[in-house]
Formats: sequence, C-alpha cells, structure tokens
Amino acid sequence: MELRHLRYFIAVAEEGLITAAAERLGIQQPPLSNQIRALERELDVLLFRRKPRGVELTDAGRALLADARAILAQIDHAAAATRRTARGEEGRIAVGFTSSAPFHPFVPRVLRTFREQFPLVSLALEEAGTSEMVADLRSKKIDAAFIRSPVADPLGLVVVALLEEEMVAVVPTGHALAAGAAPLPLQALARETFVLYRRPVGPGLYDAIIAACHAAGFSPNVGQEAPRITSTLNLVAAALGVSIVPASLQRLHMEGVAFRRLKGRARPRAPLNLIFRRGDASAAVRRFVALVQKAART
Amino acid sequence: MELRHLRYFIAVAEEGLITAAAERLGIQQPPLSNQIRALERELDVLLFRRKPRGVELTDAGRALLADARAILAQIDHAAAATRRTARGEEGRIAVGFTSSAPFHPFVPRVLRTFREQFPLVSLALEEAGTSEMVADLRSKKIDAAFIRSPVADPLGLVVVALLEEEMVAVVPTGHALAAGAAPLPLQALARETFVLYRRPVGPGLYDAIIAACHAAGFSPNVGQEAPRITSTLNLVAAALGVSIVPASLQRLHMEGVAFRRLKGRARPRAPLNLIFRRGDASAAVRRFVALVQKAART
DNA sequence: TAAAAATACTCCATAGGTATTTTAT
DNA sequence: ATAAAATACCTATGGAGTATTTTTA
Repeated sequence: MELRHLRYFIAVAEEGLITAAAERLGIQQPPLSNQIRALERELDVLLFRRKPRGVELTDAGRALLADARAILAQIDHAAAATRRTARGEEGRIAVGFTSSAPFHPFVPRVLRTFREQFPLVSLALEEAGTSEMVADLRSKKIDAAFIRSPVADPLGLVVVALLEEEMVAVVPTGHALAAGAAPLPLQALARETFVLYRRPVGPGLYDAIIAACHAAGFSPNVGQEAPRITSTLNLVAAALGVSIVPASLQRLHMEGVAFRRLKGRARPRAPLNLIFRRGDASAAVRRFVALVQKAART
Repeated sequence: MELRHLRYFIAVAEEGLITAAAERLGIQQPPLSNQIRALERELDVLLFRRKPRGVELTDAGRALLADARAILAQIDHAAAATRRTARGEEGRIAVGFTSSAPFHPFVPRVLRTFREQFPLVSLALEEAGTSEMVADLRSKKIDAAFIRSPVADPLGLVVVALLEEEMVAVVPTGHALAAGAAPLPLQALARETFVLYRRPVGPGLYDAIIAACHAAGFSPNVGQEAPRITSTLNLVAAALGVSIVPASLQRLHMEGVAFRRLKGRARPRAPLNLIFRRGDASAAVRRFVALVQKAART
C-alpha cells in the first residue's frame, strides 16, 4: 500500500463519485478506478458499493476512512516536526553548569529567554564539576555548559568567554573584617585561613584566587576545600576561615557571613564561559549557543 | 512523500549503511541513495550525516524515525481493522427490542454469546415499540430488532420467527383466580376487565390475546392500555384488571400479582421474531443475524 | 587506500492517459 | 437514455539497474 492509495481513497469517499474525485485529484477517471480496485484487491476488501450514480462506502470503507485521514495527518505532523527539529525549533538540549554559575543573573535570564523563543525545545539542566562536564560533552551526555575555568585540553570543544565579574571577600560576621563597607585590599587577608572551592572540581576560580594572592605578595593558607560553592559559604559562616567568591554569590543572602569588596589592580576576577562541541550538527544547540553569545555581548 | 520513502528511510537508519539497507530492501544502492536524497530534498532537511563508513542520523532524522515507525505501524493496524470490519469481526451494531423481549432468557443469552464471539463489535441496544423500530430499521438507526409482532409492510425487511412461548394469565393477588395452581381455561377470564399492552406500540401480543379470547367464545373487556409490558404488571398489581403476558415475564417476580397457566387448544402463544434489512451489506449484521437464527434452532 | 556514497546513464514497470464498452436505472 | 464505472490499450514518468566517479578517515 502507498499513500497515493489512501489519498485517492479519501477523495473518492468524500466526493462519492470516482469521476469527480479524479477531477479533484487532477487525473482521469479510469486510472483512479484502477487504483481503487488495486487497493481493494490488496486489502481483499470491498471498500465501495458501486451504484448507478456514484459509489457508496461499505462499513469496511468507513472504517478505513477514519484511519486513512489520521495517517495523512500524522504524515504532515511528522514532516513539520522534522523540519522544526532541523531548524533547531524542536528537540532536546542538555546544559550543564558549575555550582556557582546559576547565581549570576545572566544564566537564569538567558535560559528563560531561550525557553520563550524555542518552547518546543526541552531543556535539561545538570550541575557538575568542570572536568566531569568536559567528559559529558565529549560523550554527548550534555550539549553545552556554563563553566568558570579554562579547559586544559579543549580538543574538539569550543570555550567562549561570556563575561567577567568582580570577586568579593567573604568573612564570618564575628570577624574583625566583617565590619566596614570600604573596599578591602587583598593583603588584609594575608594572615587568614582560606576556605576554597575544590580545585579538581573547578580549577578556574581556585587558580584565579591563588594567582591574585601571589600578585598581592602573599601565599594564601588554605585550610578547607569545599565541594560546591555554596558549601564554601557555609564553612565561612561556621567561622572555619575566609574566602573569595564571585560577587553574584551575594544574591544568596546567607546568615553568618559578610561580603567585602576588594580593591587593588591585582584583585581576582571570575570569568563565566560557555563550552560546547566544535561543529556540532544539532541545530537546537547552535541556536542555544548563538543566543547565549548574543546575550553576553549586550 | 510516499510510504516507500519512510520504509527506505527506516531501513537506512537501522542499518547505518545505505549499501546494507539496499540489500535488505532487495534493491541496489544507487536508487536507495536517490530516494533518501529525494526525501531530504522534499523535507528540505538533512536526515543523515554522510560518514566515510556509512551514515549517521541527524537530530532531525532521529525525530523522523520515531514518527515513521509509528506511521507504518498505523498503516498495518488500519489494514487489519478494515479486513476485520469486512469480515464482520469489528464494527458497530444497533439492536432494538420491544419491552417484553429481554425477559425471555433467549435474548440476553444470544447477546452475550455474540459479545463473546465478536468482542470488537460494539453492540448498542435500544428499546422501542415495533412500528418505531421498523422505521428505525429503514432509516438505518438500528440494524436488527427483537419483536413480538408480525409486520404489516415488510418491504425490504426480513422477519424471521425465532421461537414461541406460552402466555399466562396475570391477576392481582387478592383476586379469586389468584389462588390455585391448575391451568386455567381462558373462559374463566370472560367477565374480567383486561389491562393490555398498547396496540399501536406492539400489535402482536394484543391481537394474539383478542383472537384467543374470541376463539374461546368471548370478547374481552379492555379497561386500560399500558405503554410498556412492565406497566401492564403494575396496573394488574394495582387491581385495575387482569392480563395475559408471555410466560417469561414471570421472571420479574413482581409483588401483588399472581400468574396462572392457561389451558385449552386456543390459548394464546407469544412469538419472538427477529427483523432486519434484506440484503444489508454490513458483515457484522450478517454475523449477528446468523448467530441469532442458529441459536434459535437449538 | 579502501569502503561507502554520489553521479551519470539506461531501462522498464506501472501510474496515468485515451478510447470504448458495460452497467443500472 | 443517461450518467457513471469498468475495460482495453497506449504513453511516458520516474523508480530501479549498471557503470563509474567522488569522498574522507
């Protein structure tokens, strides 16, 4: 059976006359008669009762008519969905992010914009460390990720710098440095114990902080390492040390910690990068990457 | 687009190699390449990424694959359903019956058997008077009916006698004739007021009773007419008269009435007939009629 | 370089066209 | 007598075959 048979069958059923259906289909009556009979022969079923003026559906024909219409509708739907997928307007994207990324307003804002512009693309979000996400990108478990680190071995991957933000000092509320609003020189933290985000999980912020301290003339004393950026704040709140985190973390309004801006030329800055596979064929991912980059430029 | 395109597309997607898919389809590689490209051109979508060793589905191709499989499955399903409908194994039948018919065990039994043998045929049941059902048969609102009357003008309809049953007298429990179990001669009712099922709705039983009374030497005095056979029993229970009903009505076990068998050669009998359109093309109806007649013969 | 896909052509099966007959009222 | 479907036969589009070239890891 071919779709031609179903299209012809529907036309005849709707017109009630083979001649009229043939005209509607832009063919002659005899070949249409032949095609209808061929369909009947293949199904081994009489679809029409031939009357002196036209034809009339049998029960079997009526049963087929409903299904035939549904099938043609499904064909149209499938073609449209395929085109939408090719254009990146439909599909599925998995996006990863490090624990600190979603606190920067840029990330939720751009995700929301994408959802609005491409409502048929389902967005799966996943939090993980940078190295894990690089592996997930290579194995195609995720399609793009927001990270804060450079990538050691970006073979086949593209890293785009989206923006940079200030980093700020975090101290426990009881601490001497907690009072005061003026920007703090980095050297003020030289004697403190540091709580830092674990290096293997996200080397970017860690290294930026260490480098800035060295530039300020001291080597920081790292006491604790935290597995997620929010744990860092918890540990500072527990007075286990001080830390330096991206300014956007202030949005957390966490009890027991105070934020102090930093000053000095060498003060550390936190990048926000987007990473994705080079030359990925998925149009939905291309759409996502393009939208994120465009949003970052403005 | 034709089903051929979808069948070819699925084969290529599953094999991952156009050459292997062509072999599986029993055609050569170049025409298969052409058909796949024709499908891509029509959809204006790249379905496969060509690799040095075979082809790989794009996201759009993956989207189409799921739909294509569903469409082919629906085609098979539609063909099978059409064939079943032609064989009378699937479809819809509307069956009418007079109010007294369902009390005879034959009717529910044969309906149940039909449901068991043809579970995909949906049975719609409708109660109505004989003349209404004849009209409904002609207008195809129903396909067959159980009736208890002969039909005045059976043009285009077939009436088949299924079986006959005794009729019994019904009297109020307080009545003199309520006592005793021996069969009653019809003449015993000569002086009684009769409650009868309305003639225009179902002339069969009415006429059979009148005829039997005349044969027994009296003309019955009809006091009330009831619209449904069950109302007849209610009126008798209210001591508004006596009646004569098919023996199967005893299954009702109604309060306030007593049944008495009748005796004598001329005692009335109640027929049960099946009526349907002559030469109806619906296989499901033919199946139903054949089953009912076969059940009646045993 | 080798395996697979694409291209260029050729052929033929069959969808579709033309002419006519059959059918049922 | 008439309108529509069926039959018979012919034509030609395009699906499939054959031979060859192109592609890319």
